[in-house]
Amino acid sequence: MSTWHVDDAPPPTAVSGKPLSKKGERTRRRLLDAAEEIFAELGYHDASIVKITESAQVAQGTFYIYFESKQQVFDELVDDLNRRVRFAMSEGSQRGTDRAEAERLGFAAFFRFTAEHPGLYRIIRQAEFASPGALQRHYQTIADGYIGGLRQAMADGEIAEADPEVLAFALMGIGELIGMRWVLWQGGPGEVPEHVFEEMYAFIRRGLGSP
Amino acid sequence: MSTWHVDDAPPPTAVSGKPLSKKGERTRRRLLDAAEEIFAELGYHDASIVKITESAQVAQGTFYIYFESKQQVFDELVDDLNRRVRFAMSEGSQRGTDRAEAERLGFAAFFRFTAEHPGLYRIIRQAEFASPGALQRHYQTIADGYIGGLRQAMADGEIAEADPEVLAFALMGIGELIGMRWVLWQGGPGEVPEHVFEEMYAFIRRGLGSP
Amino acid sequence: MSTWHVDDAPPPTAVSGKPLSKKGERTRRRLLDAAEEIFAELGYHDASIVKITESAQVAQGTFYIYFESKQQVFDELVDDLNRRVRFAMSEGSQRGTDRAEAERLGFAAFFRFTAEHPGLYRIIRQAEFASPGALQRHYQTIADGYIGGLRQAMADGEIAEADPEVLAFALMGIGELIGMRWVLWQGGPGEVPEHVFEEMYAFIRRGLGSP
Amino acid sequence: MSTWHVDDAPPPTAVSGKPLSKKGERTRRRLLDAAEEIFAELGYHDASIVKITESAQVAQGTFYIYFESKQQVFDELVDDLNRRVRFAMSEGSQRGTDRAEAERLGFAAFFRFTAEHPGLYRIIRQAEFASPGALQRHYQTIADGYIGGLRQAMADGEIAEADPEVLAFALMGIGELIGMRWVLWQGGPGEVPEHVFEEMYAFIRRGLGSP
DNA sequence: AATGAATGAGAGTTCATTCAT
DNA sequence: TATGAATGAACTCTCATTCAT
Repeated sequence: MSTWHVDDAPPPTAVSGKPLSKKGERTRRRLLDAAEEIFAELGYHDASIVKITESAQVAQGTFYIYFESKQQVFDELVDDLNRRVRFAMSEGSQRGTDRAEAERLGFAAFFRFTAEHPGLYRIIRQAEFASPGALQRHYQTIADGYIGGLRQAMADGEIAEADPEVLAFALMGIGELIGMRWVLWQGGPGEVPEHVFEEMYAFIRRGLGSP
Repeated sequence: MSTWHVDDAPPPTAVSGKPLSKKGERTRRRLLDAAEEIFAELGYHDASIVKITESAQVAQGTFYIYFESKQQVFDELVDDLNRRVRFAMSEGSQRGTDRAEAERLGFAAFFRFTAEHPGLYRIIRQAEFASPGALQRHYQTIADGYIGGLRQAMADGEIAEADPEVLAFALMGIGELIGMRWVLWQGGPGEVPEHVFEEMYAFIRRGLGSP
Repeated sequence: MSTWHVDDAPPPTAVSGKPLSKKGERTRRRLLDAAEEIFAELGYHDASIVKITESAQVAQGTFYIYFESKQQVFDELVDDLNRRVRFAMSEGSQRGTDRAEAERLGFAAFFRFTAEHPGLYRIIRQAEFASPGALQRHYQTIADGYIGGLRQAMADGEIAEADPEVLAFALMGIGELIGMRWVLWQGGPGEVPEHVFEEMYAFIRRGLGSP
Repeated sequence: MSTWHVDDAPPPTAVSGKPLSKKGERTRRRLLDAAEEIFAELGYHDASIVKITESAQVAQGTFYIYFESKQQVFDELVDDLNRRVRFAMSEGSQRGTDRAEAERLGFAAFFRFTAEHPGLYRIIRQAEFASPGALQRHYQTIADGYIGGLRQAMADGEIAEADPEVLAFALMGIGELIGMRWVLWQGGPGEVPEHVFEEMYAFIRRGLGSP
């Protein structure tokens, strides 16, 4: 479909602003991973610093060497996840030899990502209350990626003319609920079943007016 | 599209199980309305019993005469809301003279409902963590409504053959994200703009393979 | 010396703003007394809510029904104490039959008060950091009481002409350090020894230029 | 008035007891200066080791090479300050050609010192809780300086007979509150206004019974 | 001599829930 | 039926101090 531009994450530092030693980097990483897991499992509010630090096997105070607050780790995780989703889709769609295949692979990458990281998906969905504005930012940046590709495809006559933003949000919505129904509700990691993907994809192709 | 079957809500009782007096019914209603407002505004966790009872102008203890716990009011609200959404869509689609119009009106009703009760929409989206299982139940009951109608339409040759569950979830996803983008993010109640609705609807019609 | 105007304290309420029941009033009183004792003994920072509530024999949470924060109880105590000091001095000086005697009795009242409530004295002295501005307010209101009396006395030719504010602060300083040396450092409640009071008083009388 | 005896400070060592290298001495000095500044600005409790070491531009651990604890630096600072106040007053009063002038200059020196180091003054006033006993020691050593001079003056018939300790504490109290009112409350360094000094000084002279 | 990552106890505060009245 | 005072566990966050490097 399109090549998303995915900028690099800023290098991690301590709260004090100092750069991190190898050891510090490892500890920060452990905390971030633990936070991801706990947030995904319990949700923002039921996740507690105690649980996160216990899971990371460090003392409570250690958390605050690397993160300003619970809120801030959450925001960082959402940003991170946003980058990873877009990167996955970008990577996926670049493998296609023509636009149709690229589009298909981009979608498949999105589902594979959701399937591999169901927790991240759960994190995003709670962002609305946990971090005002984060959710909107997340969807909008992904939409922007789609919009570029859709505009191209229209210009090239590959799909019918339409408001690309409406299409982009429609596509994301489809992906979101199909992912929720056939990945998350299955419990544990898994894949969207082949036939579900094909049916959904056919629906989208027809909807977009592809020949 | 289809006529959703919407069963009645069970009659309200006190926690003790006793039926309610007129006065008790009124108090319970006030609490439920207050809870809806506070949950929608602040989210499950930041909504507190104090805030709810203050808004309802009763004492804290009164809350526990009518509801078992914070959790339970929330669940009741989600159920309630689910019934109201389905009722609105059912009502809407019954007004149509043919299936195509019914379908269109059902969709419009959904958006009108979202636009008129943006807070409810926010309640649903947080249900995932606040009340495990509630979200799944919510989507599934709505999907079931769609599925019946879609099956009919396929049998009648009005739309292309496809797995109706996949289609149902795709349709809900589209509605959800379009509603979020063009109603919720606009702040305050409002309507999905005419042209957005038309573009989206055209996409869906094509996708479904309607002639 | 002069009659201080001492306004009444506002009636105590819960944090919510609601008036207190008899029981609530009692609990609030117990907490306030406990806070006074703990602050006096340990200082603002080493006093903790746990210690205060333990001393008052209530649960930690109960504290926050009656007080907004640790800071706020402290401020209330300082205000309270300020009122009580001024009231004691006002009462004392009103007993005198002529100005000289009134002045003497006012001073004596101040020392008696300090002697009876050594803890309060310790509370005031730490207010500088615990509650910015509180200390200044405290001294200034007491100074204002002195200033009125001194002005009268100058007009009546009973003491030499001088800047009454300078005199007021000088008098307070004398009272403060004499009180500290001969009451607080003695440990436990007690009285400024007779001869110390007389020597100090003679010094002040000469300083003021009383005949 | 009198010549205070001001003994030298003990030479600084590391916590381990070892004497310091030139570099070590410099680091220790930097920490001590930073501590003085931070304690003065924030008070004992809000001053943290992190802030002190940041201000001194050394690592946190470095602090504990030179000082046993937060408490101990504070004590050292109070001692230090005590020595400096007494030295300033001693220096000042030695410049006078007769006792009256010496006394006057000693006082003036005290105010100048306060005016130039308002922060130190703030440090002393919080010593009561931060370091039990330190405050008493501070006042007593200054009082001792006064007492010697006052005794002399009485013997020489220059001032009226009285308990010199009472007079000493009265004088310190006057200095303290005048300094607080006209230096500290003005914010930033400054001087006691000329006329305030004169009025206060006249009060003291009369009080002491100087001819 | 100096570093700075790590600790862990303890701080103030919130809030769902209970219960005597 | 309604009250609201009381509870206490759990929360996020701070900071003096230690110690391996």
